[in-house]
Amino acid sequence: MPELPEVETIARTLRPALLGAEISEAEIRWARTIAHPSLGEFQERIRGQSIQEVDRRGKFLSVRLSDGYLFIHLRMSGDLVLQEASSPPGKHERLRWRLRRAQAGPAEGQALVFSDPRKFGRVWLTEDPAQVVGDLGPEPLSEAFTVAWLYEQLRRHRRLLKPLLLDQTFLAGLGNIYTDEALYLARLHPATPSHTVTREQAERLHAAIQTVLQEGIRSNGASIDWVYRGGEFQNHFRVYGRTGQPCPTCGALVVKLRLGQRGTHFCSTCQPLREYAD
DNA sequence: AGCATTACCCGCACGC
DNA sequence: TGCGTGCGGGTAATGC
Repeated sequence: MPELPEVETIARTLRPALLGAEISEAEIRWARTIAHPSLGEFQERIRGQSIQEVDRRGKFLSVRLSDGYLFIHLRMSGDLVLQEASSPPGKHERLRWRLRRAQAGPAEGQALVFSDPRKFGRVWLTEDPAQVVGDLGPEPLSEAFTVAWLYEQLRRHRRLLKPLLLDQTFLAGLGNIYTDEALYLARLHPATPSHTVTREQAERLHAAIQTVLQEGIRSNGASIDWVYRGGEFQNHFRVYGRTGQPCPTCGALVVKLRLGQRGTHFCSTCQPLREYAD
């Protein structure tokens, strides 16, 4: 369920309990969860490492360890929660890290549990972050993401806006929900060819991307389908998942089409394919 | 050659 | 019961 705001929320929630804790053991229940290195090496190398930092890069949760980095990608249905180390494994539990502290602290007797019904989520352990996140585009909430950069990049590519914004090597962190929401706020049709975007449109898109991501973070992310994690941004969707319901701006019905294999929601009145000067 | 696009795939749960 | 759908992205094939 995680896009940038959801992963950000998870990182913020877990950070206090994880910082300073030591990973005493990794218990792997679904082997393919480990993307790198091999199973045995993963278990061997993570044992005894302490957690120095809990952060996010794009949709990856990044955990800096005393020796290396742990990257976790939740893909479609993954979730991370702290549980009692002695708790029985849930139906979809894939990986469990037992935690330990030198002195009694928030993580005492706890375990970090990765559950994932669809088994798409993956975990990496590496000394070189670039090996995992090296190809990601800029962070949309960082200073590197400027109107000038976005405008230039949109003009240089020749792709439809929606698939381009979903491309993590273009920009890191946007997923299907926030892309639809951002294009709506920017009043841009999802199938607009990127190189036809004007400077003014790029300005709107830049602002819209930052707005929807900040809204999502402020709402602690979105909880949709059968995965509920406390976020409530799903109650503020303007177009995503609102096919056939009125557009909040003009009242026309939200329509849905398929773009780049993804369901795409928008208002054909507010987001015309071409913008006519009048 | 080098992009970009498309199709397909991967487990599972859910709604209709 | 069966079928379509999906908060993601990797790969392979195809198109420009």
